[in-house]
This record gives sequence, C-alpha cells and structure tokens, in this order.
Amino acid sequence: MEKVDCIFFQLAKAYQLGNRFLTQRVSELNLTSVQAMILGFLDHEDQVTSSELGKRAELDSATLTGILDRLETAGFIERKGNPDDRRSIRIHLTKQGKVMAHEASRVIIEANKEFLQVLTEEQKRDLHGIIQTLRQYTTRLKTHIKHPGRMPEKRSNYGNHS
Amino acid sequence: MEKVDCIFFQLAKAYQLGNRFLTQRVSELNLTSVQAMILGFLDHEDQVTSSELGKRAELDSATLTGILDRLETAGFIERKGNPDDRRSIRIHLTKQGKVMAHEASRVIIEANKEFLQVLTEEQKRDLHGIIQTLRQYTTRLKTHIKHPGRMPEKRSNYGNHS
DNA sequence: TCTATTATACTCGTACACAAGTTAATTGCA
DNA sequence: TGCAATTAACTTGTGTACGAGTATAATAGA
Repeated sequence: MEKVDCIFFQLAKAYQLGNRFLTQRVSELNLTSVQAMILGFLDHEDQVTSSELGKRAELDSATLTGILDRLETAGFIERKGNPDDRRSIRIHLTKQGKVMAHEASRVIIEANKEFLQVLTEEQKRDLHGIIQTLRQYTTRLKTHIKHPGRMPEKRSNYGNHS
Repeated sequence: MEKVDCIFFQLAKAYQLGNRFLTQRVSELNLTSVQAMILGFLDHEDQVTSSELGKRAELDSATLTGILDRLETAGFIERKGNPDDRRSIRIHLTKQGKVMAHEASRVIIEANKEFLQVLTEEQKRDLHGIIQTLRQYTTRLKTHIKHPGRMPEKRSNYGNHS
C-alpha cells in the first residue's frame, strides 16, 4: 500500500495542509484555526449553550471546554449561568469578542476562497459531494457520539463503594 | 459562511472521520492509527533513518520522535546508531515488530477498502486528483518543511557560548 | 585548517481530539 | 412523590501536530 493510495494518509495530509494554511491566515489575529472557527460560529449566532455550540461545531465537550477556556482568558467570550437550567451555561461574545469574531469570519472566508482557487468549479462541487457522502454513510460505522446502550455488562457491584 | 461551505471545516471533519475509523480498526492490534501507518511504512522498507522516515511519512521531527518512542517502548522497533554518520540513527523492526507491521499493513488495506466503499470508482479518482492538486499547489504557500535559507538574520553571536 | 553553516535527532511548550469518568441539575416514570 | 436515568459541563490522561530551540556531528568555504 503506497501512501498515495491510502485514504487515511491523504485525508490527514489534506487536513493538515488546510489547517496550516488557515492557521497562518488567522495568526495575524493571534488566533488558532479552531478558535477562529468557533468565533465564526458565534459571530453567526451568539448566546448559545456549550452543548449547542458543540453540536454545531461537531466538537467533543472536552475539546470545546479547552477552547472556550482560552477564548475566555483572551477576553473574547464570557460564560454566564442559565437560570432556566442551572447545569448549562450561555456563551456570549464580549465587546472585543464581537469585533474579533467578525474579523475571524472575514479572514476565514478570504482564506477559503484562496485555498480553493486551484480547483475548478467542478472539482469544488465534486469534493463537496464526496465529503458529504463519506460523512453521511461512514458516520454510522463508528461515530464519536456515545453509544447509549451496549456497555460491557456491569451488573451487581456497580457503584459498590464499601 | 456556513460550515458546509468551509473547506477547512469539511477537511477537518473528513479527516477526523477517517481517523476514528482507522483507529477503531487497528485498536484490535493495540495500535493508534498513526502508529499503524508508521509500522506500515517500515513494513515496506526497514532500516531507515529517522529523517528519511519523517520525509516519507511527512511528519515533523518532533512528532516522529514521540511516535518512535512509543513504538520502541512497545517493543516494535529499535533505534541503532549509525557509524557512518554519528548524528543519525537507524530504525529497524524487532521480531515482533515485523509481525505487527505486517498485520498493520493488512488492517490498513482492509480498512481503506471498507472506508471507500460508499464512493463510486469515479468519485475515488476525483478525490484522489483533487487532493493531489491541493497538495501540489498549496504546499508552496506555506509548507511545514523548514526553509533552508531565509532565516531571520542571525550573524555574529550564533553559537557564542561564553 | 578552521570556522561558519547545515543536518540529525532531540526536548519543551501549546493546542486539539477523544475516551473515560465526575458532579450537579433535570427529567421521566413507576 | 421518589428514585433512576439522563443531561450539561467539566476534569483527567494519552496521543498527535507543530513551532521553537538545543546539542552534536558533518561539511563547505575562506
């Protein structure tokens, strides 16, 4: 198996290429690529809960917590408690966070165009369709979403702390 | 910018999807996806230097060092000094490393086929071509390969250890 | 020859991805 | 109503990506 024929290798390198590209573009804003994308989501809609944002960004809650920590430390977002559901939080952009989110969106759109400019319109459509197909079909085989049932059978002494 | 139209987002999720898929397949060997691929490279050609392997796997030397550490700890490879060039090392598979490398190759090939089975032959060719195009053209804009020249001008006191 | 440069492999620090597990709050159901 | 199951957010630990910097060895040029 040559690496050229290995889809996992090729996807990894394509991702890394895109990620380095975007990372460089947003580095002028002192953001990472992921932070910029999260701000982009928030630019589109503010005041969401962490789990809602996680669903949209398709991020693990552990990963998202870390990203939000850094965005909060940087002063771009704030976490606010939700009186309606005291488990959840609301994420909202600060004043400078709004400015930064708007800038991030702009840079991402720009980078997107530039990154794809080597492809023909047909190739762009093809790539879009192929990724959609892969994601739709393959997600069922192994998702990152927790399986609700089918745990490896613990019965009696579960939670037995004596 | 909807996330569907963001190539960076789509590439990231496609990669993560493939990576989770392969990770699950090679987990029966107690390997990570990257470890399996490195063993796959070594299955193809043994006794290479770290930098040579890094070039083939297109990995940063810092990243590769860590991966080799874990493969060495697991007993699959050994690092041997090279008398011809005392800076470099030779990586070679141990006895059980050879077995594992062969198994890893097998599982990767199998997983590759299964992962791509939802695509038509034409889509596979398209995807291949698109990724090649992106990687060839875009690599020039920002590579992870060190620029040999053009360092930010250090002159006199380089290596001045007094 | 001797010094500046380059190459090899390494360490360190930061950021993500993700599995697993925790705590507290909410919901569902008998 | 009361308890089990679920949910929200977080923590912990491991692995990977990568920028930056280090020590040692090899090499090229004056």
